[in-house]
Amino acid sequence: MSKEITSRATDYAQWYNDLVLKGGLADYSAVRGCMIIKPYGFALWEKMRDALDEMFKETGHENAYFPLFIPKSFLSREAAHVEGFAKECAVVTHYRLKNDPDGNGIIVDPEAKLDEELIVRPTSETIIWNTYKTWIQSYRDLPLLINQWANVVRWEMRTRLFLRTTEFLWQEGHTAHASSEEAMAETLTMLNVYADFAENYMAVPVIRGVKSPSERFAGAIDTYCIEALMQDGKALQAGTSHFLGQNFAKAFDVKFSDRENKLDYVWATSWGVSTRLVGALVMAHSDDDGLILPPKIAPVQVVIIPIYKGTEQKEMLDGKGKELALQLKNAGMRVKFDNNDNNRPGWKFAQYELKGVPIRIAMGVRDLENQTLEVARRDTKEKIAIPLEDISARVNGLLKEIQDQMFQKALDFRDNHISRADTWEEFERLLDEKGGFISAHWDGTAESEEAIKEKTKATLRCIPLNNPAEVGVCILSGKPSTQRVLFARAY
RNA sequence: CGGGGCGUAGCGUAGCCCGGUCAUCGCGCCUGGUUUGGGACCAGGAGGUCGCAAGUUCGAAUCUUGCCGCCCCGACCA
Repeated sequence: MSKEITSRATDYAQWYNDLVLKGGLADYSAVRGCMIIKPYGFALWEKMRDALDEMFKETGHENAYFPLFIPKSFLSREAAHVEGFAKECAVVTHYRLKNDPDGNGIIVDPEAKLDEELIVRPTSETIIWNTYKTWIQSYRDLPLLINQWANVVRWEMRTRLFLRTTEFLWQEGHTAHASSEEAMAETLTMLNVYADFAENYMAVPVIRGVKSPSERFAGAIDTYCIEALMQDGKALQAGTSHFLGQNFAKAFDVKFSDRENKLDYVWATSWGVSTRLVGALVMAHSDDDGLILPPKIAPVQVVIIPIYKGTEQKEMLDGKGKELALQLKNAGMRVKFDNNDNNRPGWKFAQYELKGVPIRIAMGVRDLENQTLEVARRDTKEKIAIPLEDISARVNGLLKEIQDQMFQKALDFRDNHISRADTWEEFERLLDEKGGFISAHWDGTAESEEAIKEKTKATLRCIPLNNPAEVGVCILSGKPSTQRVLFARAY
C-alpha cells in the first residue's frame, strides 16, 4: 500500500492531484493556473502526440504553425466566436518595460502602448481564416487540410492540473472544403480518429455524439464530441470536432470559384484535443497505488529490476540485465533496466507502480538458477514466472493483453454506468447514488437543459450518434421527446 | 468573484489560544559503514530573513492591522 497517495474513496480530487504530483507528471508553477509538465508527464504527452500526428497525416493532413498573437479586431469578426471567448482572453497591451523613475523596480512603459491590442490565442480560427483568404481562390486549392500543434491560453476562473489550466498544449486542425457534405465528412472523420485513438491507444472507451446548441463551440454549426467516463462517475469531454459551415469563411471573406466558375464561401471544420487527455488517462485507469498506464502510451513498458547480494552478484546481473533489456528492445518494447544501486528492490517496486509501468521483471540469482523470471503486471498486480527462453514473446503478448484488458475493464465500468431514467426522481437518485451517464428523454429546449443543470449540476453531455428514435416525455418538463440523450456531471 | 483551508529547511509538519533557551519531528540531502526477493539500518553532518510589511512590547513564529501567494468547493470552460 502506498504511504503517500490519498485513496480514491477518501478524496477523489486529492487522489488525482497526488497521482499527478507524486507520479512526476506535473508540478504547480509560480504562475497561477499554469503548470509545469515534468519529463515523465511530457513523455506521456509525446506518446499521445506522436500517435495522433501519425493518424492526422494518414488522413491527409499537414502540420503548419500560426502566430501566438491575434489582433483584437480579428477575434470579433465572427460574432458568436468572440462572445464565446471574450471573457477568458489574455491581452497584450504594451511592448516595452522600463525602470520606474520613482525607483520601484521595473514598470510597463506607458509610451509603449500598442495601437491595437493583441490577444494571446485561445484558439486559432480567426488568424487561420484570415490567412486562408490568401491561400484559397479556386476549388483546386481545396480541400485544405492543416493541423497545428500549439499552446493556447484561456483565462479560466478555476484550474486543475491537466484538466483545465490557463495555458495548455493541444493540436487544432483547421480544414477548408468545397462543399458542406465534404466538410461534414471531415468533421466525422476526425471525430472517429479521436475515438479510435482514445479507445485503441489510451484504452479509454468514449461515446461519440453531438452537442446540444448551448454546449456548441462558439462559432460552430455543430459540435461533435467524444465523452469519456472517469472512475468517480463524472464525464469528461475528451475531444471535439466542429462543423463550422461557412461562418468563418463569411467572417473573413474566403471565397472560391467552383468548376462552373460560380463563387461561393468555403466550408470549414476545426477539431482539437489537448493535454487534458493526460488527465483523462490518469483518472480512467489508475488505482490507489499510483498510475496505471496502457502499454501503447506508457513511456516505459517494461522495467527490469535486478536483485542481488554483494558486488559479485551485482556485476553478474548487470550483464544479464542489459542483455535482457537489449533483447526486449530488439523485440520492439520500450524497456528500462534499473540497476541503480541507491535504492533497494522494494523501493523500486513501489516506485514503478506509482509511475504506472505496465510490466515489471524481477531478476535475481534464484530466478536465473530456475531459468525463469518473475513478471508482474501493474494493472492486476499478478505475478507469474516465465521461462527465460520465452521471455520476449510472452512479455510482448502480455503487453497486448494488458492493453486489451484495460480497455475492457474501462468499457465494462462505463457500460455499467449508463443508466436509463424515466422519472425525475429516478434521474436525481441515479445521479447522486450511482453517477455516470443517465440516458433520459429531453424536450430539446435550452430552457429544460438549463433547468436540469441548475437543479442537479448535470449537463447534457451529448446526443449519441446513430441515436435510436424513441417516443417519450422530457424527464423534467414532461413535454414530448423523440429520443433519449445523455446527461452526466462532468469535469 | 463567493465559501473553506493554508503559508515554519527541498517536501510534509509541531509550536500560535496562554509572547520569554522553541525553532519540533519525519522524509529527503551529505560523509562513512553494513545492506539489497515489497518503500533498509547504524553513526556522524549540513540546511531556517517562521509568506511580506508595519505596529504593540524590554522581548513576536506566537498578539494587532494591512498586503501577497497557494490549494480545495462553487460560478466559467477543453
